[in-house]
Amino acid sequence: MSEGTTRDHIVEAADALFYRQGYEHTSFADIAGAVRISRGNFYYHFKSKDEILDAVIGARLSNTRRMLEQWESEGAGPADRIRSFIRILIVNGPDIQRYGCPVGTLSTELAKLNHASHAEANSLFTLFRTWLGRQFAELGRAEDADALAMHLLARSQGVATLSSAFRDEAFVQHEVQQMCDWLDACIDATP
Amino acid sequence: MSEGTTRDHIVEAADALFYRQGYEHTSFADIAGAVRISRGNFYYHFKSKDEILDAVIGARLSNTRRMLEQWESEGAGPADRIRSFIRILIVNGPDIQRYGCPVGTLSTELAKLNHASHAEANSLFTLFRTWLGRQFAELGRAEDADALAMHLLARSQGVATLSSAFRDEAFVQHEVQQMCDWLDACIDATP
DNA sequence: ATTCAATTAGGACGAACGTCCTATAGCATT
DNA sequence: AATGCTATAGGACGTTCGTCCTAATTGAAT
Repeated sequence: MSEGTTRDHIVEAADALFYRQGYEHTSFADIAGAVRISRGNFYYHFKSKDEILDAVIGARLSNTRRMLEQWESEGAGPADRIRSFIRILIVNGPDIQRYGCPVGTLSTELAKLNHASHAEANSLFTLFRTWLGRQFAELGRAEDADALAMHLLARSQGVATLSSAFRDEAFVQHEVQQMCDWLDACIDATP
Repeated sequence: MSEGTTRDHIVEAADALFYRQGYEHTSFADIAGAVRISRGNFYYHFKSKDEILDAVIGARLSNTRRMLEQWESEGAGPADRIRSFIRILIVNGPDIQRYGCPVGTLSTELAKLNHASHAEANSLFTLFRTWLGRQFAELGRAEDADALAMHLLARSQGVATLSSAFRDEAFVQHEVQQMCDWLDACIDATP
C-alpha cells in the first residue's frame, strides 16, 4: 500500500475485503476505512458498488494472467505447469482454509444474487479452464483436453470447499497428492 | 404449504430463501412475505435471524437424515447407496445448476461471515461424511473409509460449483459417470 | 499571482435492515 | 359472560446501507 494511485488502492482493498467478507457483506464504509479515505472521495473514483466489483474482477483477471504467464515462462513442461496449478491449494493453503477459493466463492455468491457481473466473474474460471486445456493439449491429450481441465478444476474447487469447512490440512495434502498421481496416470495413458 | 404449524411454514420458506438468495441477502421481510404473515408475527416465533438460521439447519439435518435412512432401507448394498449419493447431482441437477449445493454454499457463506452457526452448518457435511464412511467400511475399506468419503464429498462439491458457474449439464453427467467408475474401481481393488 | 481542473472531505438523503413494542383477534377453559 | 393464553398484526426505533451533493483543498499550467 506504499505506491500507486488512490484508485489502485481502492481496488486492492476491495479485492481483499470481497474475498474475506464476501461482496455483499462489504460496504463502502469498509473499503473507505481500509484505504483511509472518505466515502465522498471513494464515490469520486467509483460511481457504484457494481462498478468497483467489475474493477476487482478485472484486477483478478490480469493478476491471474500474469501468474499463468509466469508459470509458462519458468520453462518447465506442461505437466509441471499443471502441477503448479494443483499446488495453489498448498501455497495459498491458509487463505483457502479461511475464505475458500476466491474464484469459486465469488462466482457462487454472484450466482445467488443474480448479479449482472456473474458472467464476468466466471471468466476467471474460463481463464483457468482454457489455460489448463492448453496444457493438456500440449501433453498430447488434445481430444479430451477440455474435459480434463474441467475435471481438475472441479477437484480443486471441491478440495477448497472442504478445506474451508473442516480446516483439515492433512486432507488437502492428501488430495493434492492424489491429483498429482492422477496427472501422472494421465501422462502414462497417453499414446 | 397446505398444513403444519406457522413455525414450520416459516422454516420451510426460510430454508428455500436461504438456499436461493443466500442467508445474508434474505431479510425478515422476504420470509414474512413468502409465508404471508406480518413481521410482528414472525418475530413472535423467532427472536432473531440467527435463531431461524439454526432452525433451518436443524430442519436440513433431519431431512438429510431421513433421506439417508431411506437409502439404507431401500435394501441395496453399500455400493448402490453411494451411487444414490452421487446421483444427487443428477436428481437435483436444475437446483444445483442455479444455486449450487445447499450444504457447501451455506458453509462457505457462514465461514466468510465468521458466523457462530458455521459449526452447525458443517455438521451437515459431517453427516454425509460419516454416512459415506460407513458405506465404504461396509464395502471392506474400513482402513481408508473416511478418506474415501472425503474424496467423494470433495468431488461432488467441485462438480456442483462448476455446474453452477458454467451451467453445463453434459459436464455434470460426465463427472457423475467418472465418479461411478471410480467407485467400481474402488470395489475391484478391495481384497 | 491567478486560474482551473482534479481530487478529497464530509455531510444529507431516502430506503431497507434487524429489532422491539403494543394492541387486537382467536379460542379454549371457566 | 368472563378470563387468560396463544397467535397475529402493524407500526416505531435506531442503525446502516448505497447514493448523491456541495464545499474545500491541491497542484500544475498560465
